[in-house]
Amino acid sequence: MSQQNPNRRDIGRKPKFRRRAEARPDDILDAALKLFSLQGFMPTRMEDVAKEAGISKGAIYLYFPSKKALLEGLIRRAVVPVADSALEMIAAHRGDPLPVIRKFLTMVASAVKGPDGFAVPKLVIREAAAVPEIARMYREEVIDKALPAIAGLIAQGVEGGYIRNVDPELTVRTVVGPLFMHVLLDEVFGIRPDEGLAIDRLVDNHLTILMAGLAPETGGAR
Amino acid sequence: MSQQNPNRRDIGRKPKFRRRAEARPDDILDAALKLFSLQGFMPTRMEDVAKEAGISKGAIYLYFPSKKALLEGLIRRAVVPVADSALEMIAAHRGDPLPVIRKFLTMVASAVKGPDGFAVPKLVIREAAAVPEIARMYREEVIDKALPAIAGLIAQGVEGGYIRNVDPELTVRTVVGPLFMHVLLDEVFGIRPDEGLAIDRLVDNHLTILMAGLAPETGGAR
Amino acid sequence: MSQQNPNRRDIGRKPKFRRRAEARPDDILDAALKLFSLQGFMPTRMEDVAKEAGISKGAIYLYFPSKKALLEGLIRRAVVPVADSALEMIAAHRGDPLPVIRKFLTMVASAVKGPDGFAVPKLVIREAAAVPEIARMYREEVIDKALPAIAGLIAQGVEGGYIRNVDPELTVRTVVGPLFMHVLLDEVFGIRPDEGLAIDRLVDNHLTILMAGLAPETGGAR
Amino acid sequence: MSQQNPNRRDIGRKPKFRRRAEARPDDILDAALKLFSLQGFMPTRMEDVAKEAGISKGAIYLYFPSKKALLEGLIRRAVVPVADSALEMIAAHRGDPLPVIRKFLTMVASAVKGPDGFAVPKLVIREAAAVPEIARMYREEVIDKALPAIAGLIAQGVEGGYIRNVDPELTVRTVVGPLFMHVLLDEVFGIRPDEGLAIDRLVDNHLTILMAGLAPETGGAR
DNA sequence: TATGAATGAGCGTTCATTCAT
DNA sequence: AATGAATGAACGCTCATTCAT
Repeated sequence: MSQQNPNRRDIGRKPKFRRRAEARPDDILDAALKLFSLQGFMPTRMEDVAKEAGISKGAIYLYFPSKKALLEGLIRRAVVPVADSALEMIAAHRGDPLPVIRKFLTMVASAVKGPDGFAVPKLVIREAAAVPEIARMYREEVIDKALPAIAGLIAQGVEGGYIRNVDPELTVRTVVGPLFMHVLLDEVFGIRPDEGLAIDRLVDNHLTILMAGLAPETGGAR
Repeated sequence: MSQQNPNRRDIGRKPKFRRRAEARPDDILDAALKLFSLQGFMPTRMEDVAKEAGISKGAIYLYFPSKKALLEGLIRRAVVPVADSALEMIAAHRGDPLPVIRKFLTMVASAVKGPDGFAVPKLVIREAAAVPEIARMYREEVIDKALPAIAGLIAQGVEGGYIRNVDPELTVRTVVGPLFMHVLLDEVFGIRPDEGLAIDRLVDNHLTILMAGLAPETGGAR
Repeated sequence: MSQQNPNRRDIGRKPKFRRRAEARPDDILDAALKLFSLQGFMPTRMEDVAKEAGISKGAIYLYFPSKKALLEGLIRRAVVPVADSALEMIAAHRGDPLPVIRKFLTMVASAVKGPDGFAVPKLVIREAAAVPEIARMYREEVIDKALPAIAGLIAQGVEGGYIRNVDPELTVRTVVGPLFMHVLLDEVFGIRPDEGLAIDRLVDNHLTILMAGLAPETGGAR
Repeated sequence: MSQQNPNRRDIGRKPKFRRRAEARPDDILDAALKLFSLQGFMPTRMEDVAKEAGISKGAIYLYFPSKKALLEGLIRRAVVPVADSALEMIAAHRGDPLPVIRKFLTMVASAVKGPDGFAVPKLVIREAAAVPEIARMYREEVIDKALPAIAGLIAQGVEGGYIRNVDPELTVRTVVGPLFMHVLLDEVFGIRPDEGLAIDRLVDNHLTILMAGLAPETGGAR
């Protein structure tokens, strides 16, 4: 999570010095990400990707056996570090989970804000429904790890009296859903608040409600 | 070589298989919905739709001028009743909006529970990138009506002191996002709670948190 | 029914039949000219052209963006040399125009005599109604250059006293029409003089009448 | 030929008084002529013809077995009376043929001027190249009768010393070609003199040249 | 007779993938 | 390793023709 490569570009590349600068697969993925994000998966032609990557159509097939493999590679590349870093934090936690939830949502929000920092998840939101393999892969690599982690956190909080008596598995949807919907409205329908995407404000607003909503019923927490 | 291919159309006619005019546009839309939901818009061939509807390829074009029009017809059919009924309720309201929000979410939940209740929205999300008109249409017909209505409701509630001081436009995401995410997790990623889809329980759980979260500040939350 | 038709593209690839890049655009145009002349534009399938050219359907689109572009390419190829060479001769002229007219008709006649000499013009007439761009293109590139040139020549001759007082614009039809009709009768209706096409004799006979008909009035004709 | 119906509409119809006014085939041909003339044969759909004729698509097939038969019917209807009347005049002639030629061209010109009077020949000019049957039929019914008749006239004139020593069969092209080209330029390419179609002036101008050109070489004719 | 809903072969074009160089 | 010309299956849409009514 710390030294594990600040830019994700060089993951899984063996340093064999052949002719060129040696980052072909990643250049291709960069090009694919840009175009898939811009125009969607299906309308993007392999030739477009090749041109964007500055290589020939055929060269792509030296690294990726099919167009779908490109999308899968994209997700694999982006998904591994993200999931791990976030989940470590959650798994290590003890005590009142509300601050962690706050931290988690803030962390995700700041990831979303960065340029292309959230491009792949946004792509998944758009394309998962159309490309089942994507859905499966994203589910296995991200969702099946993240959701139970947060649910466990909430369950802990309920048991410890930090959180009102709610169903942890369902509450996860209340925790994450608003942020998810915010991004989806923007990505799919181009709908964003009047002042801009404003992810920070969205998270703030959501946290205000969430914290109050999750707080134990009686008086103050604990 | 001289008289080659004079009229490819006149050869080998097999006796046609005729049927009466009961394949109404609705039957075609049913077939289209089934296949689009199952395999997606682009991979579904017009001939598939025709076969599913029990008619010939050309017959579809008697009722719909293009494949895209089929998708649009699907949305229009699903969209009109939903939007109207829900929005009337909201528009007519005065006073504490929390009960209305509860009612709205319950209403949406029960609509989603029905067979194919979420098929069209999912289709819209799936295909929005590939067929932008679809996204625009759904946005104009549904989202641009529903979101402002709920936001207005919340704004009223804030002014009337029924609701904590929140940003109405952003709060809409907190209200609707969880339900939406619940359904999408199920439909796209195949993820549902251990006990089944349980939309009612999801709504209950969400409402518990939401009502507490939106209630005016009595003491100090957090 | 569940996994129906996931990817129709990946099944049953037979080893392709490859060929080197000698199928230049000209080969394609040759094939197209042959088939268009034989069967007409509309009844000729792109696949027919491809087969005739010894390449695949898709390869044609490497060189021509559409079927119409094929027809346009055909015309452009045939038209450029003809127009230029003939018109230069006319434009440079001063003095008695009758020898030039004689030369012009002889030149056109010899061009028409060659193999496929009239194929493109006939094609243009044939398809003008169905593909209006063709008519416009031929008009702009050939007719609108040639007719005014000859008309100007005649006008000059009238002014210089070399030619009887006739309307130049209409006289062009008398000059060119007979040759044109001769070829069209042959090509379209299969009608030719008993002794064969005999273009040279046609031109001779026509010139005899034309020269006498255009000569300035000495006594009283009629 | 006399009492046999002055307007060509009812040819070949048996007077069985069924439901309607009884001129269906001719109404259909009228509609077809209008549309074929306007947009060409191929782009005109059978349904267009039906609508124009005020009947249903299927009804056309009660009278004409195919689209091509429509075109053939059109030509057959128009061709028979025209050819006969013009050729009678020519066949009956003795003596100087130049006045007859003048009369013939004038007659054709006036036919061309009339509204739709020349629609079918114009259609043939456009479509003969694309629909071989049309070419054949028109050749047999019109051209093979007209050309030899005029050629015979010219041959007579040459023998009688009224006309310069020319090849009659080739001279026919000089006689008719200009008028033909005038119409073709207009029909196919939309090219007409600045003052309008001006057929009369075209014929006048052409006749001026033709008469002088055909006159015996020595002094004035006769 | 007449209708017009229905048919279905047909075709232009696209593009993921292959492979000779 | 790299190219890009070539392939060919696929699919949306048209329209002449048919036939149940």
